[in-house]
Amino acid sequence: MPKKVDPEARRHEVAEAVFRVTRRDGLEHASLRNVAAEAGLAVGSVRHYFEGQTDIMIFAMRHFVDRVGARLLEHVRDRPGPGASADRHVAAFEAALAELLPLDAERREETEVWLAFTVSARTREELRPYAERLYDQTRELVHKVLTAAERTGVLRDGVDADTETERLYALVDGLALHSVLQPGRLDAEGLRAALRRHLDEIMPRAAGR
Amino acid sequence: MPKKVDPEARRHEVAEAVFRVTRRDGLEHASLRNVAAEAGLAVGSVRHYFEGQTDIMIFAMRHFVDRVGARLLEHVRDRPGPGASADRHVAAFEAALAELLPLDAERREETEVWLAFTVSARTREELRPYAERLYDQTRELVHKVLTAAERTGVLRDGVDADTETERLYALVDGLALHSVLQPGRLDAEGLRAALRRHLDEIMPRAAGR
DNA sequence: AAGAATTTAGCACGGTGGTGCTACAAAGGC
DNA sequence: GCCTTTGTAGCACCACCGTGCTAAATTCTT
Repeated sequence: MPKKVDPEARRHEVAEAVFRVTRRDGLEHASLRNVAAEAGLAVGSVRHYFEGQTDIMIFAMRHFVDRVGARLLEHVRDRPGPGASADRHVAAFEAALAELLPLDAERREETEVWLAFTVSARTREELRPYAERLYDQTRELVHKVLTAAERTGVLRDGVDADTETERLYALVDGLALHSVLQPGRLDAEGLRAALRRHLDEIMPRAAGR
Repeated sequence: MPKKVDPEARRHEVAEAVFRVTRRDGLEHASLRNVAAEAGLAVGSVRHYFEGQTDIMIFAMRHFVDRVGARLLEHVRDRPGPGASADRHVAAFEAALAELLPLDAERREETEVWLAFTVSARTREELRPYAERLYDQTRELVHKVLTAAERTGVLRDGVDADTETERLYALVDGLALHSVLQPGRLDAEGLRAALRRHLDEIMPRAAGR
């Protein structure tokens, strides 16, 4: 039995091809034929690893959600020790949230894919479970940051972590949305400034203004 | 010459059909055939009023942008007189911004269409000019609200209208995005709460907490 | 070497899409 | 009454899509 290829690796390659086509031409062009061409494979080959086109989409989105989720977990782990200064803690929180913004090429591409898939999931029920998982896990990160801030004592008095979660989460996704849809009007600097402004508001720093 | 029908009115009807199909099945299903069926017309009839399918999309999006723009202008007009109390001014600002949120069925439908079209415009250059106009005119509204707040003196000290524009705009669009994509997790009350919380922060009220 | 499982490749069908083109009905001007 | 303009309708063509199916190449096991 020729096990030259790792089936799961092949599927990942196909998923990556789906992402490239989606970024370049939109999700509606991610047909079996276009994806196969993008991956440098024959249509029949691609079909060997998937049940059908819908299966490809589901796999691609699940792969995406897993990947993003894993990356977010990483950045939650490495935070400063309990003895660190308040400003240092705030900086770590800012870094964790910045992970959700398209500040570099990689995360910009990721954001483009995220947008295409989550929006498509509104009218494609087979994708909705994954869109919901992505929503929940991202919200969870934001919530974790805010509760950690609360626990660390850097959250301003009268500011409640639970209440703030949706506001901060919406802000971050709104910034990501604007940056991806209007790259000429909102660059990385603008993103950083808006996020920093928001954090300055709810987590006042000593050194800051 | 039988001028039974007003051609522009017919085009508007077709555009409305495009919106309904888009909301229900997604923009990718807004084909000539589907749209004609949705409008209760024959394909040939629809084609009589448009150059082609692309023309339909362009017209629909332009129509949408114009309509939203007109509605926003209305709500900018009716603000309290210069003698009104500060809290009354803030309430008017909040009402203007609430116009951008999917708080009722009509604006929810509008938001769904907005999302489908603006996202699609990222990879469809013929739609991009209208997406940019929509972005600009909405941003303009947010900016107007903030400068008016600054002029009225209700903006907190140290808060700059220009700097705040992108943050508030992103927050509003982020809320709209979340509410439309995850209707089960963010309802109208949540939207209102987040917006109010933000305004409380940058435009502190006397009566409020 | 032989056989079997895996992988790659492609044909052909039915369905849907946009569009060029034609045919016909309706209605006002001469 | 006739003709021209405007609206309605539909056929036919080609392109693209997903998919059932078949066939061939590849490579490990025995």
